[in-house]
Amino acid sequence: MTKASLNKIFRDRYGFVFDSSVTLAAMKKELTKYEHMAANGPLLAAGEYNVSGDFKAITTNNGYSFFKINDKKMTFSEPTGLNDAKLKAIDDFLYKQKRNYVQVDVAAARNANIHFLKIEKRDLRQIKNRDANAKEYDLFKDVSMNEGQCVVDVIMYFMQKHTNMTRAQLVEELKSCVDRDEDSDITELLNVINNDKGYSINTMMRWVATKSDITAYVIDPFGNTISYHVAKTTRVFIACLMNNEHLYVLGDSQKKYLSSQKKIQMNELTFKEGFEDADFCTVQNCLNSTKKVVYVDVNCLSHVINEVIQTTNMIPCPILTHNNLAIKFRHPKTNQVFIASQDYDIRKSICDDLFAQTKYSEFKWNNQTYAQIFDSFLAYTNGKKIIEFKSYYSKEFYDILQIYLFGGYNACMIKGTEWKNGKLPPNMRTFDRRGCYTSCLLNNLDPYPVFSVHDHVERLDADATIPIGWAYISKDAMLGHMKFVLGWYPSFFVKYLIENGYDRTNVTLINKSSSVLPPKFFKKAVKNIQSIAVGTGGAKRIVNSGVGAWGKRVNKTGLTAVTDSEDVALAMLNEYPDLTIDQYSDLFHLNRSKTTPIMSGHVPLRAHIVCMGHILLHKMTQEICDENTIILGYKTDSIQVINPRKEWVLKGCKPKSECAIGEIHEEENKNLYGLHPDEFVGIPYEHKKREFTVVESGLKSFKVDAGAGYGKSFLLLMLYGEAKLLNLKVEKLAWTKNAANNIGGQTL
DNA sequence: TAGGTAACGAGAGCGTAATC
DNA sequence: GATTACGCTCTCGTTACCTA
Repeated sequence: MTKASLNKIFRDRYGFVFDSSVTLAAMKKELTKYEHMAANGPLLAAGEYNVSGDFKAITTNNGYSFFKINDKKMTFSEPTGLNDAKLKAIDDFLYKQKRNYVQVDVAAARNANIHFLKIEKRDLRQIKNRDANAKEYDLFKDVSMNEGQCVVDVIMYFMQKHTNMTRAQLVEELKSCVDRDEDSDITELLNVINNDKGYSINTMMRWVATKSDITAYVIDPFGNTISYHVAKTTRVFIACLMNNEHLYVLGDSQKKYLSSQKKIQMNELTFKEGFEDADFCTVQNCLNSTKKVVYVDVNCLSHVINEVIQTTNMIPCPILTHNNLAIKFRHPKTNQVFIASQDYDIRKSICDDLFAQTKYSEFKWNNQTYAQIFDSFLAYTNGKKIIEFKSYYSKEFYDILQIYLFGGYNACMIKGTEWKNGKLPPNMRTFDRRGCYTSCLLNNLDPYPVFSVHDHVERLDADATIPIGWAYISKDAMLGHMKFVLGWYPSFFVKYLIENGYDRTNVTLINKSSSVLPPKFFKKAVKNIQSIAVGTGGAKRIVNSGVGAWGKRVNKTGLTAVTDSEDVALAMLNEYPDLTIDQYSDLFHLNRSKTTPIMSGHVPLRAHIVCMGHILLHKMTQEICDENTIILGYKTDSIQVINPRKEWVLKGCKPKSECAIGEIHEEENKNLYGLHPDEFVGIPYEHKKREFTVVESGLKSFKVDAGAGYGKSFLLLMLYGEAKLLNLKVEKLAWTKNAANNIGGQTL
């Protein structure tokens, strides 16, 4: 087809011709597009359009369109200029196109909470934690001597202690136990036919059943029983762990627990802190250490574990985790226990100093975290009771804490990115407040609210005084140039907003605290921290971490098992609904983490301090800025400006080292980041509660995360209906019967 | 001109570093 | 310890260029 013939077609059908500079390929492409339009209605111009809900349509300039279905509705809001008829045409077109391009292979619901899983190859997460009450777990012995014959090897390992059975005898007996009709293990059958000696767990268990005095347990990588047989009188106890298409032998210490609990005891074998044969290493040299216990200056041992697997070809099992961090494991060859312990040497020297000065037992070195040292200071100053004086939250208030997070006030007052990424105005000045959290704790005059489960959200009358607790502001508030989006804030902060012009009638709800903690408790403890030497920067680390820890809302604990077998990984996925899999090169890391909400704690302390920080920042703005000042940004406790107030410049600033806690000084380090306050968006309380998020989306699979009652089942039904409407083949599947029943589907 | 490949760029995800 | 922003890296899709 030549240019001339194409131009003829265009002139005849569409009333125009192309310029000679347009290539033949481009003309063909255009023809395809126009033919497509003639057959299917108008095509969108290249670009991306937002439609209602999460539905997204993307057209490319080669005439193809791709779609993501997240919502049933498909009304366009962009681009402008489309009239109803065009919208209707596009709408119809989308429906048609979706039939052509959308493929929903299998919508697999993994459990009752509707959790679409997408397993991707990605590196292990770097994880954090320094809470390390060291625990030890048994090493699983590898007794394999012959390739592919671990069943025989394991049985012989246990039998040799009690009987004179020969290997040849055992193999003969095992061979007779192979189920040739039903056994699905074809490899095993072939092995037997070829007179090889590889046998499956099933065969082993059938063999055990023929004996009157042998008890056998086989456990999975997480230590739970896969298969077991208990003899009437046990003379031989076979216990082994299956992983990597291989069997590992369990030690005697695990057997007793295994027979009573149907699982092995992974967390109970502890040893005392302060173990003499211990070493502290960096992550680079930890594997060279010869000590029995190795503390590693790293928050997560994942990389060490991978190094161990690479060098030894053995996999430690299991690996203890906390907050999804691999914190402890035992070296499979050397038996050394590795414990993640960041800043070990710094914390140790602080504790040693403190114990020498105070003789207070809580300061005795026990691998404490900074946060624990802070708590010890509180106990040292006020008695232990203050640590136990906790808030207990109602479910409602716990939700508020989860939804309305508190962080320092960060904002870039200039829209766009011109002054970000290292490019800064040359005359920008940064003023910072030294030791912000510390000064807040020292200077606070408002009592800290302490909640009980009986404190619920109540309506607040327009003329009532605001009691101590947390209040809800139903419209955004401004403090000078700082914008605070609608949400829940401590009462003292809301009062400050009102004093600075916020409309009191917008404060509509209150969660009143039933008791309070006097400010002096923390003031005294912080003074103590300052007066007792804790090394360079020690006080700051202790106070900041301590305040952070008082904001803790969930506990996360878990286990990680590593396997090189995809079959084992999938089997475990089937077995444990809460399992996530990370693939690291050819290894599968199976993570089981359990998040437990902490319904008691001290969260209001942290939020209180953060809000005090907001007020200090507002006061700092008033102090430093006048009508000539241009505010560039805010950063928790600092402000970036051009042309600060003249008298402030004349007065000058003391260097940071000479400043007292809470004093303002000029900061050398300058940077600028954050959103413009106009871009801060708050979501009303009533709406936020009902929101759910689509975490991963794509044509083939995606994952929906949301709490109970957030509408996951509804979404699934919508999707199902949508797919049916499009004549797609779709099944609702789940791993377990209960889960399948919940969604009206079938088991896999 | 067709087919293949390198280069490029946008976007997303994740890890790191920094704040207190 | 909680939170945030930045930037690196990977992926995917498009474009530019080279060769037969």
